[in-house]
Amino acid sequence: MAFKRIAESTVRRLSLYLSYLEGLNGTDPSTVSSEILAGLVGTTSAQVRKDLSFFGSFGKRGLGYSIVELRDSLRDILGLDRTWQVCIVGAGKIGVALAQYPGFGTKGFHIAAVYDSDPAKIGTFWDSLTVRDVRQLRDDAAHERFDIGVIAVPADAAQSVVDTLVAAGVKALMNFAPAQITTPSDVIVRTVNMALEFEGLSFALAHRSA
Amino acid sequence: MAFKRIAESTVRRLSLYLSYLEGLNGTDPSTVSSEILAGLVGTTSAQVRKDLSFFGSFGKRGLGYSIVELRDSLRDILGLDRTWQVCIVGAGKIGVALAQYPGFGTKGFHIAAVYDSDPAKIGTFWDSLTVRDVRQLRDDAAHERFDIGVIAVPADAAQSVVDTLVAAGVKALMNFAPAQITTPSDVIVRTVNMALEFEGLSFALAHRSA
DNA sequence: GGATGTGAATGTCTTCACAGCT
DNA sequence: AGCTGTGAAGACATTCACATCC
Repeated sequence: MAFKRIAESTVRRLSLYLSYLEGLNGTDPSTVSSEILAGLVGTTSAQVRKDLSFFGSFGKRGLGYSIVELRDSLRDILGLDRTWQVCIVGAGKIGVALAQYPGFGTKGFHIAAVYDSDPAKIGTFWDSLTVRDVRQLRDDAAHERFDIGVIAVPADAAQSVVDTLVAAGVKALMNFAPAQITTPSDVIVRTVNMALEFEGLSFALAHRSA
Repeated sequence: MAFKRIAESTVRRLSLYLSYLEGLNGTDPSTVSSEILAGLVGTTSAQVRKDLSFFGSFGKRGLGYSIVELRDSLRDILGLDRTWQVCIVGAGKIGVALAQYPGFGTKGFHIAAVYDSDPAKIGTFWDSLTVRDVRQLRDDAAHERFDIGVIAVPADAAQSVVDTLVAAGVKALMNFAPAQITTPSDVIVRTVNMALEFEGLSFALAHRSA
C-alpha cells in the first residue's frame, strides 16, 4: 500500500475523477471510458490512464471502467474510506466557511473540535460545537484522536499553534495562515494562501497578450 | 512586457518572495541574498535567481538584491502596482471570509460589488456594500469596470454565473465552486477547491510510510 | 472493434556549476 | 571574495503510440 512518489498533480486529478464519478451516480451506462472522464475534468485520456496505472488496473480493455468500482477504488486510494478527525484552531471566518463547505463532512472529514484563544469566543456555540480554549488542546489530544489540524489563525500566531498541534501528536496540518511554518519532517503540511491565488490572477491579467 | 510562458509555480514563488520582502520592511541590511530569500520561502537560492531572471536582472553581484527595489519590481511584475476591481457573485460564507482575508484590500484588490440571486439577501448590507441582484450584473458592467469575477455560488449555479460574467466582459475569474466551468480562451480562470486540498492531505495520511 | 495499460519520446521544471560582475 | 545570472544537465510530468486483452 506504499507507492513510490506520486505527483501532487496526480492526486489532485484523482480527487477530480472521484468527484465526477460521484456525480454520475446510477446513470445509464455503468461504465465510463478514460476519454469521457478526461473530458469531464479537463485533461487527456492518456493522463487519466497513467494516473490510475500508478495504483493498479481498474478498467477492462474494450469496455472502460466500472463507475461503481472505480469510485470505490479511488475512495480507497485517497483514504476516504474512513473518517478523519479534524480539529480547527481559530474560530474566525475561515473556519466557519470551512464547516459549511458543501460536502465536507460527507466525505470523511469530521470536525471534532474548534479552538480559539479569544476569551470572548471560548464557550460560545459554533455550529453544534462549543469553542474550546486552545490551552486545553494538548490535554484533549490525549483522549481524542485528531488526525488533521487546521490552522485558521493570524500569521503571527500560526507557528505557536503549529507547535502545540505537533506536540499533541497531530500528523497532518492544513495551513490557512499566510505564513511559512516549520514542522518535523513526519508532519504533512499543506498551505492554502488566498492572496497567492489572487496574485496569480493579477499576474495573468497584467501580462495577457492582446 | 509580454514574457514567454512563465510556470504557475514560478508566479506562486514570486508572490511569496514579495510577501517576505514586505515583512522585511526597513530592517538592518538594505539588501537580501537569494540564499536568505530562499530560506524564508522554503526553496533554493538557484530557484530564486532563476525565477527572477525571467523578468530581468534585479540584483548586484557580490551584494544581493536591494529589498526596496526588488519589492517594487515584484509588485510591478505581479500587476500589483494598480487596483483591480473585484466583483463577488454569491454573498455566502466564502465571500465573507474573502473580504476579511488579511491584506486583501491592501494589496490592490478592491471589492467593488457583491451580487446574489437570493431575494432575502439582495438589498442587505454586507461589509459596507449593498448586495445587488445578480440580474443587474450585465447592465452594471457597462458602467463599472470589473477586472476579476469571483464565483462563490453552489456548483449547479456556477456555469450560469460564469456565462453572465463573461458576457459582461470580465476577463479573469476566481472559481470557488466545486465545478468544472467552461469559458472562451481569452478568459483566465483559477479554481480553488477546498475539498481537493483536504483530500490531498487524506491521501498523504493514508500512504505515509513508517 | 474498442479501450486499456505502458514503455518510449517529448516537454517542462528544477538543480548544478561556473563565468562574470561588483 | 561574494553573489548574481544563466547555459547545460538532470529530474520530473505529460503525451504519444501501440501491443494487449475483453
